[in-house]
Amino acid sequence: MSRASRRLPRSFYEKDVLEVATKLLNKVVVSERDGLRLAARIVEVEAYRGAEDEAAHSFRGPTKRNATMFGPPGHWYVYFSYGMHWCANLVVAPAGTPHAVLVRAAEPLEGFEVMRERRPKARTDRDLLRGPGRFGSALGFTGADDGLDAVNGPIRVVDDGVAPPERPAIGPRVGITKAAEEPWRFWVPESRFVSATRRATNIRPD
DNA sequence: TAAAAGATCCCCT
DNA sequence: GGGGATCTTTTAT
Repeated sequence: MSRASRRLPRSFYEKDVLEVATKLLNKVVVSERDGLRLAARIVEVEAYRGAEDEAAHSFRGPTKRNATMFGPPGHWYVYFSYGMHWCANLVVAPAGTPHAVLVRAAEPLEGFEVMRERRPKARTDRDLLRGPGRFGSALGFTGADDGLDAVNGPIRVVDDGVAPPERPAIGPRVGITKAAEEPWRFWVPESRFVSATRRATNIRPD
């Protein structure tokens, strides 16, 4: 990244999950470990709203899997999906309020070689991180990363000066059956790195 | 103890 | 557009 970047403070994650989700758009995930530096810009997310959201893993209370969601904000909640993929969320709201934002797609910025090695099926760089399982794979997330601190840990979220879209595209979440009508998926409308194949149901009025 | 569902991806038609 | 891969977690018996 050519511009100066700064870490997001933990307070960034303490607001309403829908607001945090839209503000995470265009933020950058930076992973520095094993002597590798990877970076990717978040272009698509989904909000999961804890006890009020039947589609959230945390809806029925804490379990071994979802424990991180009940912890403090600004940490990675990583879970194993469909027997083969690792998906990564950012925990939102104070400890005890199990809200989270799933990262669904990102634009690769740094570490192309490593990402291509980890994603041999990707025909083009557009497909490296386009989808939550692909994002987890390209960035090297595994179950060992569940609970990692996204503020001070090896995989951080930073602001490199690119503002979130003024009017993010909004639509229903993907791959769920409960609360499937809630328009809690947000993406950067002009980005070609989004996984979205469905059109937006509306555009945010502010 | 068993069965079903699951915040997905990939290949085939 | 549809189905298989693959296995953990959750829910039902």
